[in-house]
Amino acid sequence: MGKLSIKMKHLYPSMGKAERQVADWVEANPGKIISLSIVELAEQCGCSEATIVRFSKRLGMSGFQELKISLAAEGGGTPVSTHIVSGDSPFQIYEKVCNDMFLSLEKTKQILSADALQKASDALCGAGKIALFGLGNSASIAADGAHKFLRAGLQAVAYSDNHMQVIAASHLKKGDVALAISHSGSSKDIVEALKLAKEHGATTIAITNNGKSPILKPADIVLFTAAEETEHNILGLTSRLTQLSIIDALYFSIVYTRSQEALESIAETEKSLQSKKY
Amino acid sequence: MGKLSIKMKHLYPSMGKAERQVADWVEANPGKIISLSIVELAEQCGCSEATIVRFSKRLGMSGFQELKISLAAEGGGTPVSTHIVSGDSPFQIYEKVCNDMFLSLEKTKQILSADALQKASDALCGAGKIALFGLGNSASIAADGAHKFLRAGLQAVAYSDNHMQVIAASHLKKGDVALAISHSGSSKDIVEALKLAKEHGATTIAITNNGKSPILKPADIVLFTAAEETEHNILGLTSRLTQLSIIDALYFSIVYTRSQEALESIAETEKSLQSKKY
DNA sequence: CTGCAAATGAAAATTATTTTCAAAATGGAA
DNA sequence: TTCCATTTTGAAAATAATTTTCATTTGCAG
Repeated sequence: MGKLSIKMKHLYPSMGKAERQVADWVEANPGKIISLSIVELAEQCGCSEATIVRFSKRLGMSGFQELKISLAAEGGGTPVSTHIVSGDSPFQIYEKVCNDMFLSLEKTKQILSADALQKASDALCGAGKIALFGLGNSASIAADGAHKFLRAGLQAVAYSDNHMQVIAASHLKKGDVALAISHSGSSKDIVEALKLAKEHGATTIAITNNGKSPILKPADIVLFTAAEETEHNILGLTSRLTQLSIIDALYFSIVYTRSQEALESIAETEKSLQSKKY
Repeated sequence: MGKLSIKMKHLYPSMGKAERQVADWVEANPGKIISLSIVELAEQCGCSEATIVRFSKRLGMSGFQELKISLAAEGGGTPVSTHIVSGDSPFQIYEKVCNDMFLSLEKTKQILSADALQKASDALCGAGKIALFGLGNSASIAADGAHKFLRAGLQAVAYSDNHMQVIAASHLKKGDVALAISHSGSSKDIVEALKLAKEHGATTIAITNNGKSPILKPADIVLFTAAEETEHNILGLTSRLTQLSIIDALYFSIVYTRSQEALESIAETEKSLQSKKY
């Protein structure tokens, strides 16, 4: 409920009959107003256009135009549809799939902790060995992450076999990093592997969508995704997408951090060489 | 980083000089536009009102009015940046990675043929066997597609080995479908496999980013992606993302077309995975 | 250079919004 | 109730904003 709704309620007693009709309609049809002209709205409310203008001015606006803008800015915006219905054309489905992706990324951006991301990046940059764990849908993300980190010059390996995960985890030690990816955060094997990694002294990072899952306990750093939980997200589409977006960001963070380090290292070397010169 | 900024960036190359001036001004003065009339904006941009209207329509709005409302709904609109620079925090990098994804998806939506998508969906729904071909980066997408189509109750197998691809292709027959995924569209082995599949009577589908590539010839149906070609797209991030979005849309098309059967199949699979969780 | 197609701006046409003003409703006092 | 003052309202005029049309310009391939 925006500021305008509150104002409307507050000023309701001071309105006349016609203006109240407007207030009622606006309250009953949130967001709909922004796509109507003053004439259409007047018709909807059963009053004259002049009344609409007066109503707008009562709310502190300069006119109807400004009211519409204000309402739109408050979030009465056009809702993006992600709901696929029987009868949608493949292209319509494509659009909705995209919308789903948009929303998930946007939402993830909202809840992702900048601090956790920074910590994860730091841990990875300074890591000895990096082990990535993922099963099922998340296995490909783990593999993708390993591939990228490797390219960035880190020692990263992905394990998508639960036996291998346990073995790899038990061989980690202080200074190493274990990165587990699990949408639900409750995949038994993954939680087990991360726990083991932590016990052996590795820094543990989890990428998960679930704020209340067993994986949070053994994780030093948690990166939350916010995949849209629509009825048709069973296969974890958006979940994978958001996981991927985080992996990518980490990859670039690593690349840019390390290049920075490399530059400093070069400068350092130069400086220490200065003393050797006249 | 609203959708409109992204769209604006995407459509910028297709604009004329005057329209670009509008785009530039809007980008440079985020949020300011909503308090201006079309006449004032035209003056600011040094163009005619007609150009403003054309600009609005290019962005998919019905006119200037709607553009203002949409911009207001987006909350002013910070300009989109995808250019990662040294010194960006991991979170800033994350935002830029997301923007890159947004842009690629938006662009793909623009160029993807609704007709081709429909045809592809139809072919897959009525297919006997489905063979998916991908190499390198695209291999994982092919595997993903096979996984989904399988879940939807279709007989799909992915081949990421060029020998196996040829063998599989030669075993296809009329009524079967071969789906090749290749960003460049010029991977010899993939083109060969698709050609072979076509020769054996299968319906052939290609997903590619390249409008002038050898893969177009043996393909009955072509689905174009439009991955952003930014300086940091070396690993084919966005290419994979857009391919994935198409696969997803196809998957849902199939699911909804064959709804009853497929939904049951999904439920069955889910049930059998439950035992793997806490 | 020439002709064509795309892009543009001026002005006309349309539409939306605001103001004005007279009529209708409201409400208190005789 | 009836009257008058006040408020509220809608019709229509006035204004402003937006959209469309169309002639002109621009850019470009042949």
